[in-house]
Amino acid sequence: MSRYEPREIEGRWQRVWADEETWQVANPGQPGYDGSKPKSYVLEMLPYPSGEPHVGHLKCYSVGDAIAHFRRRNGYEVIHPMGYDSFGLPAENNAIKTGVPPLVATEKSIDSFRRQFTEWGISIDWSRELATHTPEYYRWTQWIFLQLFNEGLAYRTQAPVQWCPKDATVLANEQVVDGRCERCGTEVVTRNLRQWFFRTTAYAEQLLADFEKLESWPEHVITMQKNWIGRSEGAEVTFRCEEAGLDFPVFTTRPDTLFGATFFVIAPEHPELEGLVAGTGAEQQVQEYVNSVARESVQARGDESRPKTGVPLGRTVTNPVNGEEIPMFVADYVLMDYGTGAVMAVPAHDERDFAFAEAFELPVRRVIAPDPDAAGAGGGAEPGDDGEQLPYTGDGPMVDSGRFDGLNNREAYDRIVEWLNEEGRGQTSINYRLRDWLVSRQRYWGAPIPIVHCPTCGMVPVPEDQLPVVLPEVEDYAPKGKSPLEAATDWVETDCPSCGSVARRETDTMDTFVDSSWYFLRYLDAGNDQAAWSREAADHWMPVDQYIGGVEHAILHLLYARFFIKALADMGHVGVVEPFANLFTQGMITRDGAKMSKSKGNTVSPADYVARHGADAARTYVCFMGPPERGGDWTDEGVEGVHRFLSRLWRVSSEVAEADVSTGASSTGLSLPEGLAERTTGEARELLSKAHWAIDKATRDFTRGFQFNTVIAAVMELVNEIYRTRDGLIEEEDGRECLRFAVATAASLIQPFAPHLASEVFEQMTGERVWETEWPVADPEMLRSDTVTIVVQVNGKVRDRIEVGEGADKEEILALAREAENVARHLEGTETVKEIVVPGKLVNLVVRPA
RNA sequence: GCGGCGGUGGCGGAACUGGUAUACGCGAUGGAUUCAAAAUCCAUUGCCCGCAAGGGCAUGUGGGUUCGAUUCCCACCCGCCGCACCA
Repeated sequence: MSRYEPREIEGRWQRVWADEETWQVANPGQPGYDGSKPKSYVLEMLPYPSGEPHVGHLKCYSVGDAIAHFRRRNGYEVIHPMGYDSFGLPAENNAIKTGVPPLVATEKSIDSFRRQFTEWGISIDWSRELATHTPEYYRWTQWIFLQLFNEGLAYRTQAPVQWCPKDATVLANEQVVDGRCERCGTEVVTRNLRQWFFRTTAYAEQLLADFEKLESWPEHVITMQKNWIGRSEGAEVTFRCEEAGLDFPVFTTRPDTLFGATFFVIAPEHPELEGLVAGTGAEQQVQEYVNSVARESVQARGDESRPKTGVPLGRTVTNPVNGEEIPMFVADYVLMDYGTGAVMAVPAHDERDFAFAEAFELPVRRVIAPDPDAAGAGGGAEPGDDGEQLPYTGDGPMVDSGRFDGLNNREAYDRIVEWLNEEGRGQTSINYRLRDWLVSRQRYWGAPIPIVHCPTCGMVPVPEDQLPVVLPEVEDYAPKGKSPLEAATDWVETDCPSCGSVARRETDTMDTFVDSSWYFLRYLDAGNDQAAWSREAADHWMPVDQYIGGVEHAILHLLYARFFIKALADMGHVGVVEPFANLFTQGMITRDGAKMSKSKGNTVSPADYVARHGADAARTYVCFMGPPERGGDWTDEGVEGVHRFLSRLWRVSSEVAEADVSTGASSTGLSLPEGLAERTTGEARELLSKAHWAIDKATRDFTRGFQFNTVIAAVMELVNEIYRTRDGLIEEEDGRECLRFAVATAASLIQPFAPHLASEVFEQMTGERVWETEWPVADPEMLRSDTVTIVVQVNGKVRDRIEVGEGADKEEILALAREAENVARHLEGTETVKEIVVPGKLVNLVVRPA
């Protein structure tokens, strides 16, 4: 008998699937469209093609493919496409280092990714393949930009932005992690520049509200997004500076503490700052402070543990609730890009204001007394040590607050807001941490922003029929603080689409997250050269029924894609408001407990393992390591173990096939000859039972949160049972039929993970194509067994086991239990207090000494 | 500091609604096969006592509820991830 040769088997089936375009599906109205089945859109996150795929990709696509296969075999018309997120900085940085143009390196990587995905046997509809760097794709990225521009959702403005000195480009807030550039780790600085933004804040409320509409997303991803959007309810209150004649609105979540405001702070970037200090004598000191803050890294400024700094402005504002004049300061703990860039400071009830007041020796006025109901616990204060309890952020009765004294602060909150409203000095207000999405980049390898700057007409969108604005070729990709596209003079100089006079193209390119915010729509109508997609195609396939990817995209990508779909829905281009109905986030694979990285030299190349043990083993292994949503540590022994299991299945299949040939028996599909199931006994019956048990277990665990590790374990158990019974069964015909059924069942159940081997074995056993068969259904008759084992406990400790007939009643079970040898011993000299019988499971006799 | 997730054999992990803790895999040990090895097959494998029958102890720690707790409740310890001057 020959050996299990995965490479041979895998190549053969991959050719069949490619030649027959097995995984291709048609849109409504196209030839081959099957309207009788419900649709299912299974999608893994778009890979960024760089070098070769790594194990993270292997896991993601193995998990996604298993789901796709399972859905197909459960009667769904599954769309399962693939593409590449092929614009982006790494290819460009590589070009600067090596001189290889981004286009060349990118297309080489794409070829490698495509080849490996094929070698892994992922069931992809290749007719829908896309790459975001191609003009055929980014034409429509630009088209969407223009739709947003026309709606006022894309705009250009001067703003303080986060600048990465190394990459020489601006970054979105989301791309700054701990004050450092997410990509290169360089400390980020702030600069004031004209940049393009998408108005994500316009959808803040809907982005929050529509979590309701999702079917199943991991709770922690929703929490992370909620925190990111950061909705807070409060009030906007206006403080007036009479001397300067300026009004300063502030946002506060604690209007109940208004009477406790003892000073007022504005951000160093506040636009009114200069005018405010003019003529106070503090100008120079303020200017120096503002400059020193500007030099600080974003990282340092965000450190809440460092001492509070600031400068008094020599001005006061009037507290609208009590007419008090309170001093103004500039301090960097107030941020310009949250709220209004100014705060009323209530040191008695806010930790930051308290710290500042201590540093500057400012008065602290308590306006909420400790909660009398919470005496002793936390906020409660002993009489006399009031002062030590500050700052106090809990609830309690109002004090020192005029006519609100005595009210509970929660109630005072509403009353004060009401009063502000009547007086026209404030109103309720909702604030978000979420800011607009900065999309322009001063880099080369991205989609050009389709705008022309005309001296007479201003910003003019490129007409849709002139799209795409093709990315020109340049010699030098190195960033110089402005886009490398500036060098393409022939391209930059153009005619104004509106008046025809000489104009300049916008030279910034788009953030690559723009490309990946809509690709799932392009798949639905990938060949369309008249539109980005047809509304019919989108209506048919959307939303994505199952989205799969890493948690690292929990905020950025998912939030942007959600924003896009909402904007597109409002413009009538799609009919859904959420792109991904169900989200599954896979855990990270480590090696020796550490994150894989080239610098550590602990990377695992999937290609090596595919060459050595086959794609089926590699795929099955990543699904077997543990629950897929959790991480796992890659071990060579683990892959070998799975390879061994697949070999065992293959070997026993060959044995059964050969035994059949020698007796001239024929295949009968995944079913048994008439009456065979009923007449089998002994090992044959046990084997059939095990097969049905495996079907039942695999089906349940598959549907219960994709617990692939236990699905695979169930098939392993079935294969072990086949080996246990095979010697006794293979010699006679009924036994062989049972073996054939069990082997074919194992192949059928392992197919979502090891599709090549499964196809080979299933064909050997039944002559049929496993991917064309329905997912098996367990026969409840075969799950039952005539006798059950019942555990007998005495005082909660297992003392023996008994075999009883399936229908045995309580009395019968108890009688047998008491007779069991070891139980009887423990019952000696006792009297029974209580008898607990759980049918089919256990008996517990509660006794005490007589 | 706030929020989330997790702690089970030598290791990765199982245990559905409270009912046989340790499925499955790895590793280890022994045996069969072989001239030999690899591969394969079979058996054993939580810890402790015992020749055995059997007994005791074990799911991070300490309590509680229950006939019975890995599972439910309370308090604590440890690890990982996210957020963090957001007014």
